[in-house]
This record gives sequence, structure tokens and C-alpha cells, in this order.
Amino acid sequence: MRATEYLIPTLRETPAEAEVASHRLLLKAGFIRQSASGVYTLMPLAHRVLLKIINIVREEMNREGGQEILLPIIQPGELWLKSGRWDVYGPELFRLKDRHGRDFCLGPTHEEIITELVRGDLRSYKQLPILLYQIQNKYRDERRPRFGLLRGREFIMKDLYSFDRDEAGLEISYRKMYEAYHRVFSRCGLKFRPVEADSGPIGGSVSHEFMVLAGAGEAIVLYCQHDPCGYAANVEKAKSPATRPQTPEDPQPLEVVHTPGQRTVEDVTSYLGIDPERIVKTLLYETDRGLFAALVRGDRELNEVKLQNAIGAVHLEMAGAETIRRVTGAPVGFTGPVGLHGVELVVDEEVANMVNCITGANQADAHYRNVNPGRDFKVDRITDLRLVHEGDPCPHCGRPLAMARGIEVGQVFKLGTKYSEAMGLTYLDEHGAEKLVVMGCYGIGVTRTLAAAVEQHHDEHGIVWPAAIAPFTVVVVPVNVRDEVQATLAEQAYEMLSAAGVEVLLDDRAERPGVKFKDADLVGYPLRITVGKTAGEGLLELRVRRTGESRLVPLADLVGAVQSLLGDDR
RNA sequence: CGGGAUGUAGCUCAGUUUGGUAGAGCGCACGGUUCGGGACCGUGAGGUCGCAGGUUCAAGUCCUGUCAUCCCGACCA
Repeated sequence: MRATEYLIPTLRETPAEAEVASHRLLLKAGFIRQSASGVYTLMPLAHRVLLKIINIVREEMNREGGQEILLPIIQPGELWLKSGRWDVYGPELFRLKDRHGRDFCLGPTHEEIITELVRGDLRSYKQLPILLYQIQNKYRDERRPRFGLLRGREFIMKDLYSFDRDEAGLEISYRKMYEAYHRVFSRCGLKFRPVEADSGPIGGSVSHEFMVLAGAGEAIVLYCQHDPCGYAANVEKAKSPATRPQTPEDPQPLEVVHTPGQRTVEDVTSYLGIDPERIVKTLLYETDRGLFAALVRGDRELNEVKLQNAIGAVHLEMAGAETIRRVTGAPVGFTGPVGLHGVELVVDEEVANMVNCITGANQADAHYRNVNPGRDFKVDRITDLRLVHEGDPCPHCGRPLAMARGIEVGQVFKLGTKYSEAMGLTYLDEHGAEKLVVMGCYGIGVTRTLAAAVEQHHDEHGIVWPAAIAPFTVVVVPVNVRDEVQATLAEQAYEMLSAAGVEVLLDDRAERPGVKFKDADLVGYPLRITVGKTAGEGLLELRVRRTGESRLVPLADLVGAVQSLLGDDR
């Protein structure tokens, strides 16, 4: 490919709206252009990268027996009503009507349509397992699209769905995908970490997310640095052992303390001169399952996802001042479990262990001292509600957990029978009994992976593509295209590399060398071949983008030198 | 959806306070000189100032509405 015949519209100045590195560099280097908020055109360079990532994904899916299909992006609303998600999915779902007024949506995911598909053709256990996947545009009307390709409203995903006869079969499919994901992201040249993930209030049991470690990541990961342990989870899922009171105490009689204007845990601790571990925070939540109070220790933070799972709620929101006054009879800051009616109490394990703690008294300017769970209030439910922080002990080995930010590029998920039950997907087993199919789903954000690669591989000059997904692996730069010797040598180098199957771009533009060097660094070709002052001696300069190291090679040795360098890079 | 900000040339921005003929740099086209890290000189093209109303002799500038985009938060089976 020749630069004069190829659209690589690099910009000298960075478009103002771009904040994170991948967004900024992809715009500046001419890979993407924005069409609407969260909607982008992939230019020729980005499209080449995309195809490479897709090829890797496709090879690894096929290797595990995945069969590729194309599913409709426009999906009938009827199917979503059947699964119950037409109402649950909310405004994230892009909805539309056809000319007859029938409801449709743009698929944000494809469980419904694929379950329906398989239902039509699956009869016998002999047909199982089935692994089907598609790589297509998906649509989610995000409240706030951001960071360029990292969180768009239109994006490309690979989704594979597994259909098995039982849990044991699902376990095999799950493991296959888990291994395949390792290979996919390794081959893409990414540093990543699989972590235990929350599977949501509805749906199955086990889930892992694959995180590309990068500062711009929106997800927070906690992991154990101790090697053989290897515990890692995203912050919603992360656990840490509950602590018990150090010194045993006898329960003391309940008493009221006057605490004028002391609303926060900080206020109360300093006012009463006590540790926050002695306080119990009572947080009121309004949910689709009713009103709940969550109790955590004063020095802890509530993990809303854990609360949501504990009570099986889909939506949950902290109660406002109005509700708090109505329910507790007191202003915000004095809520407590003692004498609280009409609200289910969800109690963190740590709180259940506490003796003689401080809580709000459900009246203005007052707290209770010597509150004891079980004695002074009824504990409706005990569970883990704590948000884990960096430094908290690992649930497996007790060593302090480390924290990192990550970009979620893939998730593997045991769905179980959620969709097969809702959609009536069954088969007959060898005894002629009708059984529910056990499903799994496995997604990879392809466009997000592209952006994540840039996030992880760039420097102050531009992108530094891993060789396996670079748009071109080599750029040949003649310093002066009007110099006959240079032009001819560059042409020869280009022909030889092309013939050897190397993906090479010849920068034959009549630009000054500085411009071409800057562009080469910006676009991020792993290798650059400069044809310049040593052209007369038949020598070309081979330079590695990542390290900046360079050396002179004669034309005859060029292909070998390039291939060995690419070998190192992979 | 709450908070903040911005819409003027392809890009980055000035001009808005105090209403009076639309600006700069980069990029682009043409000519010339240059040619190993975003050259220089000259000439030129390019804008219904986001959109719609209103005030005024006169609106990029003032008023009202509206749309779009970005950032923070909330949200993210």
C-alpha cells in the first residue's frame, strides 16, 4: 500500500474533545472520526486493526468448536417481552417502530434471539453441545458515552453462546472459553487479568471478566499479589474476611446519648471520642422490592451490588430526606435499627458480631449507646455487604489486597437456565424426558479491545501497536522521494517485503522527512525503514518503534532482519 | 438524569465585557527556494459565527427558547 493512495488523515493538533489517550491518539492519527456522541467511523487504518483482532478472535473461537453465524441487529420487541427484558432493560435499549407500529429494538446483546433460534431446531440431546457465535454491531443507548471507543453507543462485540445438556457440560464449555480468552488477549499483545465478577441479580452463578490493566480503565480490580494465591475480583464482587471484636465484652444496658447536630460517622466519633468501628451505619434504600435498611460498620463502605444481590432487587436508590423522615421520624443522620418498623434490615456479617455499638436513635440529635444486634433489634438477614478496599486482607490467604484499574474487554458468564426457562428451550434426553438447556454466554468487546490496546501501548509520540494487531507492520520512508537513488531503493524494499508477505506501507508522499517521521511515530507502525543518506551504499535504516533502537541493513538482508524483529516482538 | 463548560474556516482558538463591514496560527491550492524529526517566501480559496425567534437604524456580541458536544457524578443484564 502506498501512502499517496491511502486515507490516513493525521492531524497536527489534537481535537479538543478527546481526554483519554486512546481517544486522542486514534483521532489524531486518523483512525477514527466521530459521527455522533458514542458513534464513530472506523477509518482504513482502524479497520485493518479491527480485522486483525477479529481474525484472532475467530481463530480461537473456531478452535474450540465455535460456529460463526450472523444474527439480526433489528430484533422484534416481542422476543424481549417474552424474556421479560423489554421492561427491565430500560432506556439503554434503542427502540424503534416499523411502519405498522410494531416494536423493535437494536440488539444490545443477543440472548433472546439466539435462544429463539436454537429452540426452533433443537430436539435431542444428541445435538448438544452447541457453540454459536457472532461478531457484530451492538447498540446500547448509554446515559453517558465517553472515552471514544472505550464506551460507545454503537460498538462491535463477539458473543458466543453455549448450549449444554447439564451443568457439567456447561462447566466444560465455560472452561474452553476461559482458556480461549487467555489466548485471544495474549495474542493481541495485551497485559490482562481475569477477575471474578458479579453476575448480576438476575441470571447465573459464575462469571469472570477479563481486564486490560490501564489507568484509564473504568473498572476497579482487587487482587492478591501473593503468587500461588492469585485471588482477583472486580470491586463489586471482591470479598474480605469479616473481623470480630478484639476484646470480648459483656452487653451493657441500652442508653440514649444526646448528640446535637452530629450526623456523620466522623461527627459522632469525634463528639463521643470513640472509634468508628464502634458505630453502625444504617442506610435506607428504596428498591423495586420495597424499602430496605443496610447496616455496615462505621468505618466500612456499603457495596450496593452486594445489597442488590442479597435482596434480589433490580433497581435501588438511596432514600431521600423525605423518605427518611417519614420512615424514621428523624432527619438524615440519626437513622438506626432500634425500633425501626416497616423496613427489612439487611445486616453485614461484621455488624452481626458487634457488641455494645453506637447507632442512630431515630430521633433528632440522639444516638443509642450499647446497642446489641438480636437483643435490641431483629436481624432479618445477615450477609456480606462491605466494599473492599486496597490493603484489606485477601479472602484466601489473608495478605493485603492490591488495587488496579482495568478496562473490561471480555466477560464469560454461566447463564444457567434463565433464558431457556423464559423462552422454553428444551430437549429430550436419552430417557425421553424433556430437559432445560443449560446456557453460557461469552462476550468480547472488539472495538473496546482496539482502544484498550492503544491505552496500554502508547508513548508521548503516539501509538505503539503490538505487531499482531498493527495496521501495517512496517512503514518504508524514503527521506526524499525526488532523489532517484532513494526512491528506487525504497521501491525495492517495499516490493521485497510485500513479496515476503509482510504488511508494509510505502510513505511515498512528497513531504519533508520530519513530517513523515512524526506521522510514522503517531500511527505506530512497529517497524520503520528509512531510506536516506546511506541509500547510495545500498543500506537502509531499520528502526523499532517501541524501543527506538535502529541499525543499518543492506537490502539483501532486509526481509530476514524484519522477520526476526517481528518474531521478537510477538 | 443532576452539576459544570463549550459551540466562530478542515483543526486549535481569539473576537462577546463596552452592538458598528469576520480574525490569527496550522492545514488546503498554486508558484518558488528547501529536504534526516511537524521548513521558508509569495499568492489564493475557504465561515448563513450551532439553530429559531426577539430587541435594535444595526447582533458573532444583548434577551428568550432550542439543539449538539465535552467533562464530573449517578447509571452500566
